[in-house]
Amino acid sequence: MPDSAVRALYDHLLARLGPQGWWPADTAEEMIIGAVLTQAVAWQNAARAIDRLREAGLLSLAALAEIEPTIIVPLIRPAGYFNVKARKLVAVACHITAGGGVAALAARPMPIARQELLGVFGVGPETADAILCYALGHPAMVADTYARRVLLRVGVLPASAATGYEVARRALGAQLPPDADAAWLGEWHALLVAVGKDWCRPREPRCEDCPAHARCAYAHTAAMGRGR
DNA sequence: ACCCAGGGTCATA
DNA sequence: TATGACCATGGG
Repeated sequence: MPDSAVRALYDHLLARLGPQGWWPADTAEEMIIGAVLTQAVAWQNAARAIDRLREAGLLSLAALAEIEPTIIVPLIRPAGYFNVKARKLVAVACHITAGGGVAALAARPMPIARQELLGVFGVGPETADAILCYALGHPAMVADTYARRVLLRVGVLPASAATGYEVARRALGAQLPPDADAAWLGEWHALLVAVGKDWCRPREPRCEDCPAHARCAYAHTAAMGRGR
Protein backbone atom coordinates (compact mmCIF):
# COMPACT_ATOMS: atom_id res chain seq x y z
CA MET A 1 0.00 0.00 0.00
CA PRO A 2 1.83 3.10 -1.20
CA ASP A 3 1.49 6.24 0.87
CA SER A 4 1.63 8.39 -2.28
CA ALA A 5 -2.16 8.65 -2.45
CA VAL A 6 -2.29 9.92 1.11
CA ARG A 7 0.50 12.43 0.50
CA ALA A 8 -1.14 13.67 -2.69
CA LEU A 9 -4.50 14.12 -0.98
CA TYR A 10 -2.89 15.90 1.97
CA ASP A 11 -1.00 18.31 -0.27
CA HIS A 12 -4.07 18.98 -2.33
CA LEU A 13 -6.32 19.66 0.63
CA LEU A 14 -3.74 21.81 2.37
CA ALA A 15 -3.24 23.92 -0.75
CA ARG A 16 -6.95 24.26 -1.30
CA LEU A 17 -8.22 24.73 2.24
CA GLY A 18 -5.17 26.11 4.04
CA PRO A 19 -3.92 25.12 7.51
CA GLN A 20 -6.82 24.33 9.85
CA GLY A 21 -5.09 25.31 13.06
CA TRP A 22 -6.18 22.31 15.08
CA TRP A 23 -6.52 21.70 17.94
CA PRO A 24 -8.10 25.02 19.01
CA ALA A 25 -6.77 25.10 22.57
CA ASP A 26 -4.25 27.24 24.43
CA THR A 27 -2.82 24.39 26.50
CA ALA A 28 -2.59 20.60 26.45
CA GLU A 29 -4.94 20.37 29.42
CA GLU A 30 -7.49 22.54 27.69
CA MET A 31 -7.23 20.28 24.65
CA ILE A 32 -7.94 17.19 26.74
CA ILE A 33 -10.94 18.82 28.38
CA GLY A 34 -12.21 19.94 24.99
CA ALA A 35 -11.82 16.43 23.58
CA VAL A 36 -14.30 15.09 26.13
CA LEU A 37 -16.70 18.01 25.83
CA THR A 38 -16.95 17.82 22.04
CA GLN A 39 -17.97 14.16 21.99
CA ALA A 40 -21.00 13.76 19.69
CA VAL A 41 -21.57 17.51 19.79
CA ALA A 42 -20.81 20.44 17.49
CA TRP A 43 -17.56 22.16 18.47
CA GLN A 44 -19.32 25.45 19.08
CA ASN A 45 -21.28 23.86 21.94
CA ALA A 46 -18.12 22.48 23.50
CA ALA A 47 -16.43 25.87 23.12
CA ARG A 48 -19.14 27.54 25.20
CA ALA A 49 -18.68 25.00 27.95
CA ILE A 50 -14.91 25.58 27.88
CA ASP A 51 -15.42 29.32 28.23
CA ARG A 52 -17.64 28.80 31.24
CA LEU A 53 -15.11 26.51 32.89
CA ARG A 54 -12.41 29.10 32.29
CA GLU A 55 -14.50 31.87 33.84
CA ALA A 56 -15.09 29.66 36.86
CA GLY A 57 -11.38 28.97 37.19
CA LEU A 58 -11.95 25.27 36.57
CA LEU A 59 -10.22 24.86 33.23
CA SER A 60 -7.40 22.71 34.56
CA LEU A 61 -6.98 19.06 35.41
CA ALA A 62 -5.79 19.85 38.92
CA ALA A 63 -8.96 21.81 39.63
CA LEU A 64 -11.29 19.27 38.04
CA ALA A 65 -9.65 16.42 39.94
CA GLU A 66 -10.76 17.85 43.26
CA ILE A 67 -14.41 18.71 42.69
CA GLU A 68 -17.63 16.78 42.64
CA PRO A 69 -19.01 16.25 39.12
CA THR A 70 -22.25 17.98 40.08
CA ILE A 71 -20.35 21.23 40.56
CA ILE A 72 -19.60 21.60 36.86
CA VAL A 73 -22.89 20.27 35.51
CA PRO A 74 -24.43 23.76 35.14
CA LEU A 75 -21.19 25.08 33.63
CA ILE A 76 -20.89 22.50 30.86
CA ARG A 77 -24.59 22.48 30.11
CA PRO A 78 -24.21 23.84 26.53
CA ALA A 79 -22.06 20.83 25.59
CA GLY A 80 -24.96 18.43 26.07
CA TYR A 81 -24.89 15.11 27.96
CA PHE A 82 -23.78 17.24 30.90
CA ASN A 83 -24.30 14.67 33.63
CA VAL A 84 -22.18 12.04 31.91
CA LYS A 85 -19.58 14.47 30.69
CA ALA A 86 -19.15 15.95 34.16
CA ARG A 87 -18.25 12.49 35.44
CA LYS A 88 -15.98 11.89 32.45
CA LEU A 89 -14.05 15.10 33.01
CA VAL A 90 -13.45 14.38 36.67
CA ALA A 91 -12.43 10.80 35.91
CA VAL A 92 -9.91 11.91 33.29
CA ALA A 93 -8.59 14.70 35.47
CA CYS A 94 -8.16 12.38 38.44
CA HIS A 95 -6.35 9.75 36.41
CA ILE A 96 -3.89 12.07 34.70
CA THR A 97 -3.24 14.09 37.84
CA ALA A 98 -2.63 10.96 39.89
CA GLY A 99 -0.31 9.66 37.20
CA GLY A 100 1.98 12.65 37.38
CA GLY A 101 0.26 15.05 35.02
CA VAL A 102 0.27 15.56 31.27
CA ALA A 103 4.06 15.61 31.04
CA ALA A 104 4.39 12.21 32.70
CA LEU A 105 1.70 10.75 30.44
CA ALA A 106 3.37 12.17 27.34
CA ALA A 107 6.68 10.65 28.40
CA ARG A 108 5.36 7.10 28.22
CA PRO A 109 5.54 5.17 24.91
CA MET A 110 2.52 5.80 22.71
CA PRO A 111 1.00 2.28 22.93
CA ILE A 112 1.29 2.39 26.71
CA ALA A 113 -0.27 5.82 26.98
CA ARG A 114 -3.04 4.77 24.62
CA GLN A 115 -3.96 1.67 26.61
CA GLU A 116 -3.85 3.73 29.77
CA LEU A 117 -6.20 6.34 28.34
CA LEU A 118 -8.63 3.70 27.08
CA GLY A 119 -8.96 2.45 30.62
CA VAL A 120 -10.31 5.76 31.86
CA PHE A 121 -14.07 6.31 32.03
CA GLY A 122 -15.12 8.55 29.17
CA VAL A 123 -12.15 7.92 26.92
CA GLY A 124 -12.86 5.76 23.87
CA PRO A 125 -10.61 5.08 20.87
CA GLU A 126 -11.27 8.36 19.10
CA THR A 127 -10.81 10.57 22.13
CA ALA A 128 -7.66 8.63 23.05
CA ASP A 129 -6.12 9.12 19.61
CA ALA A 130 -7.03 12.81 19.57
CA ILE A 131 -5.36 13.30 22.95
CA LEU A 132 -2.29 11.34 21.86
CA CYS A 133 -1.89 13.45 18.75
CA TYR A 134 -2.93 16.95 19.78
CA ALA A 135 -2.09 17.07 23.48
CA LEU A 136 0.77 14.60 23.88
CA GLY A 137 2.57 15.10 20.56
CA HIS A 138 2.43 11.47 19.47
CA PRO A 139 2.01 10.44 15.81
CA ALA A 140 -1.51 9.04 16.23
CA MET A 141 -4.09 8.83 13.46
CA VAL A 142 -7.61 9.84 14.41
CA ALA A 143 -9.85 7.56 12.34
CA ASP A 144 -13.13 9.25 13.20
CA THR A 145 -16.36 9.18 11.21
CA TYR A 146 -15.36 12.10 8.97
CA ALA A 147 -11.99 10.59 8.13
CA ARG A 148 -13.56 7.23 7.35
CA ARG A 149 -16.35 8.81 5.30
CA VAL A 150 -13.98 10.87 3.18
CA LEU A 151 -11.26 8.27 2.72
CA LEU A 152 -13.79 5.60 1.81
CA ARG A 153 -15.29 7.72 -0.96
CA VAL A 154 -11.89 8.78 -2.20
CA GLY A 155 -10.78 5.18 -2.48
CA VAL A 156 -8.00 5.26 0.10
CA LEU A 157 -9.96 3.11 2.52
CA PRO A 158 -11.48 -0.18 1.30
CA ALA A 159 -15.16 -0.62 2.09
CA SER A 160 -14.36 -3.72 4.11
CA ALA A 161 -12.36 -1.60 6.55
CA ALA A 162 -14.61 1.44 6.79
CA THR A 163 -17.13 0.29 9.38
CA GLY A 164 -15.38 -0.10 12.70
CA TYR A 165 -12.96 2.35 14.28
CA GLU A 166 -10.12 -0.04 15.08
CA VAL A 167 -10.13 -1.75 11.70
CA ALA A 168 -10.14 1.59 9.90
CA ARG A 169 -7.39 2.90 12.14
CA ARG A 170 -5.09 -0.01 11.31
CA ALA A 171 -5.84 0.17 7.58
CA LEU A 172 -5.18 3.91 7.50
CA GLY A 173 -2.13 3.72 9.70
CA ALA A 174 -0.51 1.31 7.25
CA GLN A 175 -0.82 3.86 4.44
CA LEU A 176 0.64 6.83 6.26
CA PRO A 177 3.99 8.31 5.27
CA PRO A 178 6.67 6.73 7.50
CA ASP A 179 7.95 10.13 8.59
CA ALA A 180 4.52 11.50 9.55
CA ASP A 181 4.76 13.26 12.91
CA ALA A 182 2.12 14.63 15.27
CA ALA A 183 1.93 17.97 13.47
CA TRP A 184 1.42 16.30 10.10
CA LEU A 185 -1.20 13.88 11.40
CA GLY A 186 -2.98 16.64 13.25
CA GLU A 187 -3.28 18.68 10.10
CA TRP A 188 -4.22 15.57 8.12
CA HIS A 189 -7.16 14.79 10.36
CA ALA A 190 -8.26 18.42 10.51
CA LEU A 191 -8.23 18.65 6.72
CA LEU A 192 -10.31 15.49 6.40
CA VAL A 193 -12.88 16.88 8.81
CA ALA A 194 -12.97 20.16 6.91
CA VAL A 195 -13.78 18.36 3.66
CA GLY A 196 -16.16 15.95 5.32
CA LYS A 197 -18.29 18.76 6.68
CA ASP A 198 -18.89 19.97 3.17
CA TRP A 199 -19.99 16.60 1.91
CA CYS A 200 -23.33 14.90 2.07
CA ARG A 201 -24.86 13.89 5.38
CA PRO A 202 -24.90 10.30 6.68
CA ARG A 203 -28.51 9.73 5.70
CA GLU A 204 -27.94 10.55 2.05
CA PRO A 205 -28.07 7.18 0.27
CA ARG A 206 -25.67 7.68 -2.62
CA CYS A 207 -22.94 10.27 -2.46
CA GLU A 208 -22.78 10.59 -6.24
CA ASP A 209 -26.21 12.16 -6.13
CA CYS A 210 -25.37 14.56 -3.36
CA PRO A 211 -25.33 18.14 -4.63
CA ALA A 212 -22.80 19.05 -1.96
CA HIS A 213 -20.13 17.34 -4.01
CA ALA A 214 -20.52 19.83 -6.79
CA ARG A 215 -19.70 22.65 -4.38
CA CYS A 216 -16.61 21.11 -2.90
CA ALA A 217 -13.39 19.52 -4.02
CA TYR A 218 -14.92 16.09 -4.36
CA ALA A 219 -14.34 15.50 -8.06
CA HIS A 220 -10.77 16.66 -7.80
CA THR A 221 -9.86 14.88 -4.59
CA ALA A 222 -11.56 11.67 -5.71
CA ALA A 223 -9.50 11.61 -8.86
CA MET A 224 -6.30 12.18 -6.91
CA GLY A 225 -7.22 9.59 -4.33
CA ARG A 226 -7.52 6.97 -7.01
CA GLY A 227 -4.19 7.94 -8.45
CA ARG A 228 -5.52 9.53 -11.60
C1' DA B 1 -40.80 19.14 13.24
C1' DC B 2 -36.66 16.85 11.76
C1' DC B 3 -31.75 15.94 11.29
C1' DC B 4 -27.25 16.41 12.76
C1' DA B 5 -23.12 17.37 15.43
C1' DG B 6 -15.15 16.63 16.10
C1' DG B 7 -18.43 9.47 21.17
C1' DG B 8 -18.77 6.44 24.94
C1' DT B 9 -20.99 3.34 28.28
C1' DC B 10 -23.88 -0.17 29.48
C1' DA B 11 -27.20 -3.99 29.00
C1' DT B 12 -28.49 -7.59 26.15
C1' DA B 13 -28.13 -11.84 22.73
C1' DT C 1 -18.44 -9.21 19.29
C1' DA C 2 -22.13 -6.87 17.82
C1' DT C 3 -26.01 -4.31 18.06
C1' DG C 4 -29.39 -0.90 20.49
C1' DA C 5 -30.81 2.35 24.16
C1' DC C 6 -29.31 6.11 26.38
C1' DC C 7 -27.17 10.46 27.36
C1' DA C 8 -29.17 16.32 25.97
C1' DT C 9 -27.96 20.96 23.97
C1' DG C 10 -27.91 24.06 19.89
C1' DG C 11 -28.00 25.18 14.87
C1' DG C 12 -29.76 24.53 10.21
